[in-house]
Amino acid sequence: MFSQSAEYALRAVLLLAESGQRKGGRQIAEELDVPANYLSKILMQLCRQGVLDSQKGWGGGFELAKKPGEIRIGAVVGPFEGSETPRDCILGSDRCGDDDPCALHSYWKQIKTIYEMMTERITVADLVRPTARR
Amino acid sequence: MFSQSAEYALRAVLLLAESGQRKGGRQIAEELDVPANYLSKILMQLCRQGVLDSQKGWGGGFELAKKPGEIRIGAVVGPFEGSETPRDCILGSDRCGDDDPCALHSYWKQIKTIYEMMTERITVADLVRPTARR
DNA sequence: CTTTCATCGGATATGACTATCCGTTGAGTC
DNA sequence: GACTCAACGGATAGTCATATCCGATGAAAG
Repeated sequence: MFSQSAEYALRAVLLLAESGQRKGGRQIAEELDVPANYLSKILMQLCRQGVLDSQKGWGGGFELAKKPGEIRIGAVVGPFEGSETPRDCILGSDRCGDDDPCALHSYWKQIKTIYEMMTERITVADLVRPTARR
Repeated sequence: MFSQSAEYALRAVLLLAESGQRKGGRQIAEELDVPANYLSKILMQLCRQGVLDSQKGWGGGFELAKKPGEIRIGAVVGPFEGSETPRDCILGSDRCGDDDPCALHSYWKQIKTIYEMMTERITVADLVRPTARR
């Protein structure tokens, strides 16, 4: 469901939220065991989206730009989802709609609803483990 | 969620179930408005999976290999999903499990459950419209 | 047997996503 | 100011899903 990039982004943001401090891109990649150079571009993208702040030079790195409770999951994974966001009908046709649903439509609508809950209601703060924070 | 190929496969099978008769690959592609040559390979794959039967030569084409009620949705879309099938954890890590779930885990598990219901419980017969059949 | 039709299936092209490499820039240390 | 560190960002390569083209094969019609 999430693209590889979106998954990396979410895990990186979670790591930063748990540590609560600035971390270098290379260190994040090592802790997550993901490609460093690839993750680098993802982190930069998150900076452009306003999710992260970056600091160059000695002692630099990335940190959350807002409080964890103000960062929705959708803001983290959204830039890496392209058009993978659930469509109206899983068959992508004009066959079914809310007024005249096919048998798959009801199932699909449930999935869409849960997905939207995940991306729009849940924040990074909700995902941080009690053992690490709060 | 479904790949493009899986969507084509499902729509083609639905079309065949509704018509109840053999149809040529080119005709199916035209009625669904999808690439004919691409769909051709999908239909062939469905034959190898035992979902469809094919007949070569004049008057040939594709038809369902079983009754619509005996064809689960998973059997149609499964061969085209690769590893897009929902994994245990949406983050793909060993961080969370049923015993120690993260906040996303519960949402993800719901989506997985509904998805499995769709692919394992629903059959082609359930999707055929009342207007066309039954 | 020749023609026609449609499945079969190899070869190839395209684009997006993923991934790697490396030079540049800016910031702090010495 | 020279050095070092780490974020920037362009260039490139591999992989996979998607898509197209076209010849080979098999079957029915004439």
